[in-house]
Amino acid sequence: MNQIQKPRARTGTSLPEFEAVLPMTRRAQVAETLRNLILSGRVAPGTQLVESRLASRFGVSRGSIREAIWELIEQGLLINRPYAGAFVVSVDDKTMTEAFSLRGALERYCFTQLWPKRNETFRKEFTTRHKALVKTIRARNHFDAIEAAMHFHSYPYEFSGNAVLLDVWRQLSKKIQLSFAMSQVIVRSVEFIGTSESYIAAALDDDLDAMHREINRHLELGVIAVRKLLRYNSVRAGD
Amino acid sequence: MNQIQKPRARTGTSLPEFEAVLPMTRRAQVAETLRNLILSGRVAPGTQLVESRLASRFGVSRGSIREAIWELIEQGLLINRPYAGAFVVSVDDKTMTEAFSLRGALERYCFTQLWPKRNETFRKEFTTRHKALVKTIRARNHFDAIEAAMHFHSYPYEFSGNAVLLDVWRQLSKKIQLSFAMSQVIVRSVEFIGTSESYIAAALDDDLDAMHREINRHLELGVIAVRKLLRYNSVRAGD
DNA sequence: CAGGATTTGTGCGTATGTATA
DNA sequence: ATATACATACGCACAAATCCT
Repeated sequence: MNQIQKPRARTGTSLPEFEAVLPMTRRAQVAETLRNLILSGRVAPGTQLVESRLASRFGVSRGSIREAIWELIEQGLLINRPYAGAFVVSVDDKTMTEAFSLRGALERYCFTQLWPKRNETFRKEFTTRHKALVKTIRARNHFDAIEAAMHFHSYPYEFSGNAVLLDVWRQLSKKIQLSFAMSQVIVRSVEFIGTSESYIAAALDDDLDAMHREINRHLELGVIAVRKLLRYNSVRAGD
Repeated sequence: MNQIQKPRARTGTSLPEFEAVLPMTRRAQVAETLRNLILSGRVAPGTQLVESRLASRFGVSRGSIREAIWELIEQGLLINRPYAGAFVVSVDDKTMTEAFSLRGALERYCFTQLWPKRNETFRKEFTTRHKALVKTIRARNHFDAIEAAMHFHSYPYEFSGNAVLLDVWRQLSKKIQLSFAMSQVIVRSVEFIGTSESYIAAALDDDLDAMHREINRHLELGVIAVRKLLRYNSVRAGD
C-alpha cells in the first residue's frame, strides 16, 4: 500500500517551481488512493472498508479515514449501511444500461455544443489521447486501459467549456468506469480498437448527424460487451 | 435553529408503522438542516460556516459538523479553501446559463423516455404537485415556493424509473435551486404561473415534439428571469 | 434467541499547520 | 512580523447498533 507522507515544510533552498503541489490534505490523499483502487477494480465489489484497519494500514487517524470514506460515498463508489459499514458498490445490469443510455444523450448534447468550436487543438489532443488508449489496450494492461479510456472519452466534455456538463459527466463516468472495472471489458475485447477508430474519425469529420449516429452505435456496442462479460464473470450483485 | 434529537431507542409499544424513519445519524440530520438553510437562501452566498460555532449551536461535536459540511461540499453547495474554511457558493451567470441549457437536454431525454409510460398515476401526481406549487406562489411564500417548484419539476425524473438519470438530476437541480434562491425569481414573477400552466398542459398531452418545444421555451424564460433578477439584486460573485 | 464480538457513530481534549487581520 | 482564529489531524473513550456464534 502507499504510505501517506506528511507534507513537509519546504525549508531548504530547493527549486520552488519544480515540486508538484503537495498541499493535499490527508483526507484527499487517502480518498484518491482508495478511489484508484476501486475504480481500477483492484478492490472487489461488496468488499467492506473497515475504518480501523485502513487507519493502521495507511498510518493515519480514524478520523481522516472516515472523512475519505464519506467522500467516496458521496461520489457513489461506496454505500453506507449505518452502524454496519461502508461497502464497495456493485453495478447491476439495470444501472449499467441506464448509465450508457444517459451517456448517449449527454454525449450528443456535448458534441452539438462543441461542434462549431473544434479547432486544431481539439484534433491534436483528442488524437493523442486516442493513441495512448490504443497503446494500453494492445499492451493488454487492464488497469491502465480503463484509465486511458476514461481520459480519452472525457476530452470532449473538457473541451466543451461547459463546467456544469463536465461535472455531470464526471459523476456519470464513475458508474461507467466501475462497470468497466467489473467486467474487464477492455482488455478482453481488442476489437474495441476498431470501434473507437470510427468514433474518433467521425468526431474529427464535419457531419454532426453522422457523429450522433456514431455515438449511438459506439455506446450500444459498449453496453452489449459489458453486459455479456458481466454475466460471464458472474459477479454477484451483493445486497 | 432546529434541535437535533438523539434517536431514542423505541422501547415502548407505540405504533411501529406510524413514526417516520428516525435512524438518521447526527451527520445526516445536520447536513439536511444546513442544506435547507442554504437552498432556501436563508444563508447568503459567501458566508463562512465555522465548525466550532455550528457545533455549539447544534449541540453536537465538531466531528459531526465537519462530516456534514463535507457532505455539502461534495454536493457542490459549499466550497472548501484548505485551512481557511467552508463557504456557501455563489452561482455566477455562466454557471446558471450552462445549468439551464444542460437541463434542457436532460429534460427532453427524460420525457422521451417516460412518454409511452405515462398513465393515470402520472397525470394525477404531476397535477397535484403543480397545484401545490401555484398555491405557494400565490401566497408569495418564497422559501416554500422554491421547494414546491423543485418537487414539481422532479416528478418526471422520478417517474421515468431511471435511477441514474434521477441521480444526475438531483445533482444538477441543486445548482438551479441555488440560483432560484439567490434571485428570488419565483415570488417576484407571478407570471410564472402561466408559464408552468402551458408546460404541464403539454406534458399531459400527446405531442412529444410539442413538449420538447415547451421545455425549451420554459427554460429559456427561466434563465432570462433569473439572470435579470440576479443583476437587479446585484449579488456579488464572491471569490 | 441470547449474548458477546466487531464495527460504526459520537464526543472531547489537544497539538499543529495555515490563513488572515 | 505578530498575533489570533480557525481548520486539520491525532488519540482515546464510550455509546449504539449490527453481525455472528
